[in-house]
Amino acid sequence: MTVDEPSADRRRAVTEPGFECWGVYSRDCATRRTLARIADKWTILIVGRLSQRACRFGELRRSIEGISSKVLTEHLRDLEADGLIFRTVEPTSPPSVTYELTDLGVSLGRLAISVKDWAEEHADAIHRRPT
Amino acid sequence: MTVDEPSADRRRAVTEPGFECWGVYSRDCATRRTLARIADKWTILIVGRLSQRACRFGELRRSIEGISSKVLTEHLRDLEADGLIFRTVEPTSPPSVTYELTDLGVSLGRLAISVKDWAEEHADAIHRRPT
DNA sequence: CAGAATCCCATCAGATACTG
DNA sequence: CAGTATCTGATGGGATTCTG
Repeated sequence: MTVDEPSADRRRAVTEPGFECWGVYSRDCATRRTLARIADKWTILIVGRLSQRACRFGELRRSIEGISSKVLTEHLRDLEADGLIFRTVEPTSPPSVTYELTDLGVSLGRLAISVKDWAEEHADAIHRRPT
Repeated sequence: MTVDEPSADRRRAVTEPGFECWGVYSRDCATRRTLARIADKWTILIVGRLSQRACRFGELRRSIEGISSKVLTEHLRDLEADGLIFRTVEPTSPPSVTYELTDLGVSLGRLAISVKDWAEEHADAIHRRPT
């Protein structure tokens, strides 16, 4: 909210009158990239899990059916770089690594749960032709 | 909510104890597919726009910077097939086509706005290394 | 256990051209 | 205006193998 306040001239970049232009609807705005990052199936699932409780890598992987180590690792790295989660390494043998949401992550977690809930509540209403 | 109620045995498909198994976390559950559909950048942007007001094709395309006719068309077709939007054709010349949210779409629209808002409010907090 | 490293392919999506 | 058609390059993501 105290973000990157849209300056008057950025608002004027303009596409359609009546629609704001700063923000996710602007092609090169940082907010568009942020949107692309969070509007992602795996991100929603991972953050949703972590908003239930902190998890270890293996727990996370097994609890999200169908995700591969590779994809999970990539997303965890991105989420970490974005300050949404943090990693704690227990230097035992074998090593134990725990992932946990940051405050920002908790905030996203609430959203992730909303998305998850919507999908589960409305999946039946969505009939897809069998391709 | 009256969806595809998780039967007792489906709950037991089990991955990690303590986590429910029916739903988006299950690999082949319909809810997972629904999640994948709505956890999509373009879908969020399109439904977000349409939740402001009904739009014509060209309006939509111009108001969502960077989307191509092809991608827009594909997403609109999918959203229509899923019962989230409906298409109205004015048989004028040149033709005028209007897209509008269904009730289900309006429901998704609220979610889309939440996602959009989150991205715009927190984009500054997300520092990405310049790749 | 928690990854890193490869290989490889299917799908997504951008650009371009054409049409009723 | 509202698309369709085609081509192609990027890349997301699965499978497999290996390691500290």
